[in-house]
Amino acid sequence: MWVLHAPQPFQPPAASSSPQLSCVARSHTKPPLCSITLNPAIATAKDGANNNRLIQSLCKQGNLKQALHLLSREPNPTQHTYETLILSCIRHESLSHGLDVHRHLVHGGLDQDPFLATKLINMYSELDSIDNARKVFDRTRKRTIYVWNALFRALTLVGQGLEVLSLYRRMNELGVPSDRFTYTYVLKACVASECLNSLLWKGKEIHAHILKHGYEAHVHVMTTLVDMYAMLGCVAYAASVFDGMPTRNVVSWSAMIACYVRNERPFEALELFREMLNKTNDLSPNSVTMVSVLQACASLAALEQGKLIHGCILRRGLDSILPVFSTLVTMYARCGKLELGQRVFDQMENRDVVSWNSLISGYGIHGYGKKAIQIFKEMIYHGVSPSHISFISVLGACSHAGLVAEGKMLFDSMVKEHRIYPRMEHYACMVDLLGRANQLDEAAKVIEDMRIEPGAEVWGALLGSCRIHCNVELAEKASKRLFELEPRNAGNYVLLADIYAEAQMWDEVKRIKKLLEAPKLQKVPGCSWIEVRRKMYSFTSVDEFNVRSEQLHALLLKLSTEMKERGYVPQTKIVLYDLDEKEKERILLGHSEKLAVAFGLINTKSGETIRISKNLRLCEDCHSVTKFISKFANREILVRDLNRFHHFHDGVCSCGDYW
DNA sequence: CTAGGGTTAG
Repeated sequence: MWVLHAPQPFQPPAASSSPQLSCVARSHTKPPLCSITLNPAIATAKDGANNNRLIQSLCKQGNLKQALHLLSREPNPTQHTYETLILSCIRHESLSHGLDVHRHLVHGGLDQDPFLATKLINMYSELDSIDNARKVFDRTRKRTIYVWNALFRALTLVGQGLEVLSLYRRMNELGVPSDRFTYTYVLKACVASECLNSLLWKGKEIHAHILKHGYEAHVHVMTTLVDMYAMLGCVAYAASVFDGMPTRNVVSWSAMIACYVRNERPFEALELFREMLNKTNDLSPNSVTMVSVLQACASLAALEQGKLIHGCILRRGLDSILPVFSTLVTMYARCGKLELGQRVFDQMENRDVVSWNSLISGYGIHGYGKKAIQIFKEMIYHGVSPSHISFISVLGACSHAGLVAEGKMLFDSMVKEHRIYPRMEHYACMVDLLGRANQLDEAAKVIEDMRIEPGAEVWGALLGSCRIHCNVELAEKASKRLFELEPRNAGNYVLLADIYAEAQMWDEVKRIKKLLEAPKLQKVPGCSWIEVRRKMYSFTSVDEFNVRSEQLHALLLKLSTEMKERGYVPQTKIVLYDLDEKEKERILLGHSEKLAVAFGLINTKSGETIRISKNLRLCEDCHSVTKFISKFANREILVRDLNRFHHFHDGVCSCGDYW
């Protein structure tokens, strides 16, 4: 066995502004500490036991300052006294007093007590002072599992997963056995790390340790394992761990449901929820479960399902919980029922910034930019400070509505008025806003002037705008960077090919299509959903119609002929295959969205609104066809694409052909 | 003395 680097003697700093321990002030305001003049009777008390009791009771009363004063006169503070003091510092969020207590501990020689070292690490972790937590750990000679775990927890919380894993390795080499808590922390560390990928192998290794040490039936550990795989995108692994659990509780079920939602498999999320209700009698879903289930409904635009869940939430009395409320607002907005979202919002007794953000983004995706800005201002008026997500929401709303000047002003106000520094997403919003409005040079300038290294999001936004306005030159520049940053994202290649096709540069189209054949590319197939009588039906685009889609094809063909007589021109230029016009038209008719619309026309009553959601941006041909259909079939058609809602009515779309 | 799932955006 080898020894860790020798603990250095701890030197208590002399002045209160400590050079040894880094004292970083917390951003939020601390509760005021009482400063009552010390009662001389207490100050001179000689009885140690009495003093200890007094210090503890002063802490309980929240009089930390006086407690510390008394501590300096007490030669023999007990472990319990120190514990009380440390907890009190956490409660008051007072790092400077925490440092004082620490200094006293060192002075009295009690800092080597592993129990108190654990408490100190927790304290520094709570007070956002990870460096001090680490120093305590380094100087503690007798490291119980509690001491290790406390540091693991602290490091995981600040995202230093790699450090946790390297310490975990050392711990194993030293022969210190892990316990159930250790496993939960190190599993979390595989997710909470500076490096985003490649920790899966480490997680699997820990998984093996867990099985080897007989924790395969431990609910907490196994649930954490499910969650780790979920966070790393390994749905199959998560499911197999979940399936193998001998006992499960609400948390395990919720973790697995959340796993499906997070990894864009909402159907499976809803299915598992149903299974949970049917298979388990003794446990019932709670607010956390409901949030995930609502998210699944939202992502599918499954309005009827969502309403059922809403009823379920009301019956179970989970409706006063803020996150549930916010998710309900989002669910209704994303299912195309903005007015119901607004109604839920109006009923909320208290609202936090997340509730406001839900509503703002709701108006945004429906194209009501001005309204979104108005709600943003209302939020501030109500004393709620915007978060960085508020800005993503409101800037996105400006973008959908083409409110360039307003968006610029809001962007400027971020730093000036709210001290929120733009992140990648904000820059992407601005590039999108300007680019969509055909101010491509300005959009490119935003990228040039960025204070951080431009990532895929901003280049992607620029390329998307080049697609709309057919700017080959800028598109080539953007895609060059984009291909370096995300070489496996097929969507980017398709965008560029679209642009070349629009510009009739067929050789270039061919060249890009060659690149698209690379097997490693991640292609997202176009997919649309429609809910009919509480059942979801999904459609993927087809190049050839088969027996099942025959009826839909016939209807679409008939509609197409009628529409052509009234001025519809198929946008065959977006078909990237080298085929004749007739063939291209056939391919256009096979787009998943048209299939879903046709299915909706056949399977819903004549006055009923057709609601469709799809996973990609709506193509121009589908957009134009849906406009026609809304007029000639006299139907309201609501389509949610990747970015926003299109509300088709009487031949017009709410996006104003700006999307 | 410590532990597991969820809220808003794109």
